[in-house]
Amino acid sequence: MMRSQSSDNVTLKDVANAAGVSLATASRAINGSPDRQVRPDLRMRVLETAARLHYQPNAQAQAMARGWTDVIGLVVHDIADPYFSSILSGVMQGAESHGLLVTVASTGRSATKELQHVASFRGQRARAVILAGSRFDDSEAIEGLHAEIAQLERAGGRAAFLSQHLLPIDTVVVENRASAQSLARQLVELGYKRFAVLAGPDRLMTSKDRAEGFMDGLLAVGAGPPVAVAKADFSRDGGYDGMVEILASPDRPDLVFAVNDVMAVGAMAATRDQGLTVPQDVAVAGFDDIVTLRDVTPPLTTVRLPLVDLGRYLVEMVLQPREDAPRVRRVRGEVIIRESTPPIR
Amino acid sequence: MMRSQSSDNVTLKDVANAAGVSLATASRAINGSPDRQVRPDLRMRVLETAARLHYQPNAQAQAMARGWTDVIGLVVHDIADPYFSSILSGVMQGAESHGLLVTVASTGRSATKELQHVASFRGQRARAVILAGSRFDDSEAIEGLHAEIAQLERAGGRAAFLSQHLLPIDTVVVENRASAQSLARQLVELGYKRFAVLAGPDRLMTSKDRAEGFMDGLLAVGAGPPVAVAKADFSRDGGYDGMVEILASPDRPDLVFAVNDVMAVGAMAATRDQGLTVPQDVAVAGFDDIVTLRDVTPPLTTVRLPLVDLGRYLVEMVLQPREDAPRVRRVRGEVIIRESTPPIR
DNA sequence: CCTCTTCGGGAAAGCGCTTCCCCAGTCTAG
DNA sequence: CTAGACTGGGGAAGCGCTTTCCCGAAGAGG
Repeated sequence: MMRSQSSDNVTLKDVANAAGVSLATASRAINGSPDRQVRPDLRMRVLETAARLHYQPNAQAQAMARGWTDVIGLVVHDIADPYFSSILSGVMQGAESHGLLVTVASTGRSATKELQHVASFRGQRARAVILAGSRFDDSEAIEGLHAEIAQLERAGGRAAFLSQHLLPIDTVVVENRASAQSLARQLVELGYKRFAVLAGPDRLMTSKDRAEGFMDGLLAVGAGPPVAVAKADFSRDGGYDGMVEILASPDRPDLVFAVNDVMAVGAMAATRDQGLTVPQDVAVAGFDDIVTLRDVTPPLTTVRLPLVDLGRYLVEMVLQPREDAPRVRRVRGEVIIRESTPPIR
Repeated sequence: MMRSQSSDNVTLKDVANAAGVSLATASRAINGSPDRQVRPDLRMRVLETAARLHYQPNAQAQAMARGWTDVIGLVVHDIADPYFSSILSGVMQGAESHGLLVTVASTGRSATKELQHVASFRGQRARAVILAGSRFDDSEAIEGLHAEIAQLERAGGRAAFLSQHLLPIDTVVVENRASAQSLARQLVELGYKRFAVLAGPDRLMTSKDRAEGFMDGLLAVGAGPPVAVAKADFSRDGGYDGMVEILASPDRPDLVFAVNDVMAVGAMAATRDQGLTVPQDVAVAGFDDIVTLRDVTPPLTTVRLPLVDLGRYLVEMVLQPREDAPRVRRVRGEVIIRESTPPIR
């Protein structure tokens, strides 16, 4: 009818004709159908012809005929953030081992965009969609997401979440709260007394959980509440700005906990720029244990999350056949004390 | 015929029926066809029905009918490397502004896999494919890639390269050689005399160009050739190992140039672990100016590449209509001297 | 008042596959 | 030797869209 493209692309029909077999046989020879054998000599002839013509099946057409595609959709907040690129890396490893492709979409931390991307992946008939960005503390957004995912599953798709288990969907739960609590406990043991928390925006549950978990941890071991809590952007520059704010306050903490490593690095830079030293003047701790950041000086105390593995778990999970109850896999971070928080005295 | 999936998904036909119009009209109402107007009241009715039913067009079916998709394929060597995730970030920005999706594939620095991924994107009928990984110094691989891309273009697809301009294809050329040369020159001016080069594997042209450019630069200003050249993996750990090797040699350089920042950071770590200090005992310089690495201490002298912008340029380029001659856009890095290479004396 | 356009709705033809269904040819068994 | 059971090839339906083509209705022109 239309075909505006200048495409003289080779199709399965061309292969079949050139090999002197029917379309059906060519298809079966190339993909090995379950119900029917193709005589070896015919199969060979088809395969050779296909290779000779550089035949590449049209994935869209296959998807239409089969009803599903070979792509996994991944939704992240910001792919330039090493947290997400590590997860992507794991997702790609998992996908690769199943012969799948991964399509990435980023939300810029907007719940609306997240929803749009999920809808778009539904349109793409993605085999599965993985939502790796932290949930938002916004019940309306969650409701919308729930509805969208219901549609997706009705259409035969699958979904999995990372971080918070808020909907009846397969989830890899990162125990941000408990992990931050352990960190707080260990830091108190090291002798720290006056804490500040450098948090991200409240609507991001990951930030909230880490900050609150940390404070809970302080209380649990009888340490006082933080002397300061700054809220800033969930980025290096946010960490920088928040730290400037914290250092400007009259009573300076002896340790600042930033809710992620990227912010912690910003905080350390701010400290240096104010003429102070980490950890002599203020100690700093982060969260995530981002690989690229392991060589900052002083080495950062943090909570290690197996980010690449998380990506792989998510793929495995979302590729399993559905079960009655949603699966939940809990991952606890491992506290890693380094030189940015030496024992006091 | 089959439809094994339990899909009771809503299709355009459902929308048309529910709205009491024909399939054709529903299609035109939703996508606004070029040749025919739809009466406003009908359009409204269709649009409302579609929204009410949560209709999401099947992208595969649209792709089949239209002959092209809304996805851009991006091929990188290793997405966990911040070099590539920055580029991906730019590509995603560019794609987003055109309403496109991006699918990522990674090669693990294998030419064979690169070729497979391009073929796979051809099968996906990707609107365009961007090859962001450095070319390999392997004429056979290049030949294969050329053939594959010819097929891709015959099928109506488009392709663009980053880094080296080796094939008659739109390319964003990174002037690795010239930039490394400038770096060498400036370093000599700072007073350095005894250089070592920490290179990646030879078969990666990016590594080769940077290393050779640097050496050319040394010669051009009358400095002697490097006292050592180590070849190592193109990663943080590669940088570490290569540095250990360099430091073990009897005559120690006063400056080590690592062909990328990630290796440079590994090199600095190795230096520290040997009980030496940067820059007092050895100065270190890198290449790329990776954002996440800007806060290492001492701050790294490097060559800044606008990585995110490169991603955007590539998208713009590959979305332009074809021209007779392939477009080439050259990008020169900017030398940034920081404290890892202070002036000597 | 009739013919010539223009407008816009609907039927139907594909797009490139997979798989169902029919069928001829072979085997096996009675 | 013939009926029943298998094999495996090929025709054709159908996946969900877009767009061409046909057509009746409404408006313009004489």
